[in-house]
Amino acid sequence: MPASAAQCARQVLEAVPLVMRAIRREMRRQRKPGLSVPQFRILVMLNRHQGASLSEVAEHMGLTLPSISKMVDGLVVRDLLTRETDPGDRRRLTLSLTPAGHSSMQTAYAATQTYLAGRLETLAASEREALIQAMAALVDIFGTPAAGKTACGKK
Amino acid sequence: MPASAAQCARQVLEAVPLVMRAIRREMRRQRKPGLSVPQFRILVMLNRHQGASLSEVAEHMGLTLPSISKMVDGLVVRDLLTRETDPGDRRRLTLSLTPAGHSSMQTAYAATQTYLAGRLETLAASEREALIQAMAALVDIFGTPAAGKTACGKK
DNA sequence: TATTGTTATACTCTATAACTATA
DNA sequence: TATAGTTATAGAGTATAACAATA
Repeated sequence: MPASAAQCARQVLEAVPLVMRAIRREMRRQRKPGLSVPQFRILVMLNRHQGASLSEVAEHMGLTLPSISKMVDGLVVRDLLTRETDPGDRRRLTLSLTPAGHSSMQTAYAATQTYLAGRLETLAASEREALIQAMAALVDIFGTPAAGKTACGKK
Repeated sequence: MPASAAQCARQVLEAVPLVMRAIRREMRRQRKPGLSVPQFRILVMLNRHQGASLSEVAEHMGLTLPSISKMVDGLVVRDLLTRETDPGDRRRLTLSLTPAGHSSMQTAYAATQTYLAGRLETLAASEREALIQAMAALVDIFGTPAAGKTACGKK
């Protein structure tokens, strides 16, 4: 029994904030003010679900409506996405990437990914394998906010 | 050649923000206002380096002096740490955990670690192995802000 | 009445610029 | 002059509470 869930948790708790900080700094560092991580995530989400509503974005990101509303404001002002009323249900919004938004997202993604790849280059093949497997497992577990949200119960 | 650094980077970029969000929410969720992740990290750092100066904390966390100064303000007000002038060099501060600070840190750590362990419990043994190995590698790479900071060059 | 979003307000994190105090 | 910290200011991310509009 080599690794308990508790040990895994301790390791995750040590490593993840370090990596996150590096990602944040790298994204912010890019010219053209650059995107914050949450902004970037909104763009990525909209790229996968064109025309999503504000509620859907909030749900997907695990944030409140006012938070998303304000962030969307900023992205609309920067012409990275459009915010239109859904004709079928006038309460709902339809959010879509603009071409500029799509390109910003791609650029930010590529730059950050390149930066990370550079930092990860020293890893041995076996470590890369382990990393891929571990990240996939983490996405499985933490990628579904609706699942075991602890505080919100099972609805 | 199973996993390129680029693939690793993509996986990290997908997984890490998800996990980070979960950690943040869990820490914030704890009663007694609870600690933010940066506050928690300051307490952990001081636990390992009792009596560190503000500059040392800033260096260790990769943040600026004003940022740390303000966060320390809040922690001092909450009686989680003490801020004293170093008698040997009156410009320097000596930061130390109070008993309350130590206990807050322990509590936050235990609760978050328990939460994560619960989420990670479904992992197979091999996945846990991979996770441990991967996290250790990430700490190696991203745990030394002085190293390859990209923007700041080499010293 | 219930749902979707926005506005108002507040707090934390973070940075840069300008300052004070000590060395 | 150089170093350690603080203050002033600003902007992003986040939340809760109160509101408006639509269904």
